[in-house]
Amino acid sequence: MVASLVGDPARANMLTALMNGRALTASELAQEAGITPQTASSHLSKLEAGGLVAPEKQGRHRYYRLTDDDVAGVLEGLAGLAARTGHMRVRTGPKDPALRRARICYDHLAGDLGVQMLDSLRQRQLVRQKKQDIELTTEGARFLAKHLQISPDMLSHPRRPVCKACLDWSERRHHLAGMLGATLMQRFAELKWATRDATPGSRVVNFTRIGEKQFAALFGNRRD
Amino acid sequence: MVASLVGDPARANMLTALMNGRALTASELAQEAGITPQTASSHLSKLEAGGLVAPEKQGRHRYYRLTDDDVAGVLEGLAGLAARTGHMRVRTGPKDPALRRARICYDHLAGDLGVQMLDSLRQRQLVRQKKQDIELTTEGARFLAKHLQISPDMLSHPRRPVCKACLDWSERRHHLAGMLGATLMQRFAELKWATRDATPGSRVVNFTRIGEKQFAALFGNRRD
DNA sequence: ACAATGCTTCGCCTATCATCGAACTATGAA
DNA sequence: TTCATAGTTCGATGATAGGCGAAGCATTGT
Repeated sequence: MVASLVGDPARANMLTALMNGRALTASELAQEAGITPQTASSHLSKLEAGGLVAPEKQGRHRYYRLTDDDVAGVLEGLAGLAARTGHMRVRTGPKDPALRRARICYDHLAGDLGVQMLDSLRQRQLVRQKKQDIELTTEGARFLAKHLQISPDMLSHPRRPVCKACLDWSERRHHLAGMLGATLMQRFAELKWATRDATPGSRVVNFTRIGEKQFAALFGNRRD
Repeated sequence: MVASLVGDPARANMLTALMNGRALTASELAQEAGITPQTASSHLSKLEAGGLVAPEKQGRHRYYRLTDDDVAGVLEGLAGLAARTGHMRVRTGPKDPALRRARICYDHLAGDLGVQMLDSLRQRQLVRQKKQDIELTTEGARFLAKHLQISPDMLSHPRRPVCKACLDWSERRHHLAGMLGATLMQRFAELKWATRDATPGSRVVNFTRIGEKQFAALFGNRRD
């Protein structure tokens, strides 16, 4: 039965991550779902057998996308039903509060603080939504140079976009990825505002007391 | 998550039974799903909490219906996805082959033979589909009188329709219910073609060798 | 060739949840 | 009242399947 495929929290997270239409690799989906690659592999083969996702081999990656719009439509419908009873959000993500608050997503900041940062950038018009993509405004560039010593040439990369929205696993909203996301995270580390957790493999990001304050000053929630 | 609610086979059977738009009681749904009332109760309260079904109290019955067309639509969508991969039919029904072949559904014949009978009646124009309902044709009445000594007045009842399609649990297709369905089953018993299984509470119907032959002669699959 | 990365397969463990028996409540009928 | 039926709640059980560690391909890069 198809519904049971969607019913599993881990698979639901994967499918949610694919709802934007882009294809993601198996490991990316594993990260989104907060599970190990082995488990993800198992889930993905089930989803594939159920016709919900379609794989596309490319080098040593396997990109998965939703098979077609029908699938996306049904998922939307399910989300709609879930939304109106407030019966979504089964709290499947990381139990660890620290992981929910701040963690590494590839090379950029994710979790509560990551989402908060993108919110702030958007709200202050430092970035602008352009269709599917996000781009840095001139004011945004000024802001980065002034407060974080980040120059535009540090953000140029042959293949990677400066900004990219990345669906946040625990928050289910977007945080900032792309070259800028990575550069910001790197700068936070350099400024000793935050460091990745010592335990190997951990994705938790620990903010120092000072770092947290500085971060809040730049990207804090403003209630204007 | 809503999908996990639909994902469970028993609940899926219940929802399938409700897809025709009519409301069914808790025990009817239990029968459709092939589970005990206790289990059904548990499932129904979950479905209700998830906003998929809405209860309606009436006397000492609780009638359940799909909350609205949105729910039905999503279920249709899921069925559609399932259909195209041939990934439905998880075969959850009764393990017992006898139960799959012939059993009592309330007071009429269900299972493989029940579905086969309705198929035959339809194919030979002895009954006619009229919107949601089924009605006996004049030829049908003749047929019943001639071969089974069933007269039209035996089928008239203040509240109960003569014919009714009942979704078959194991076959997932319709078999014949209503006054005619009940009368036929009763006649089969009188003619010693079939008897309900001796074990109390069992829904299995055992056909005698002769009964099976006669039944096949009247309602057998014809390959014309 | 070798190593590194992405992904899969295998096997075991564990938690979840469907299921049922038994007992209880509620409504209706005699 | 007493009985019968419809439905629920509770507790115990058991099977399903999600999860991860370890090891195994497969592809790319050096």
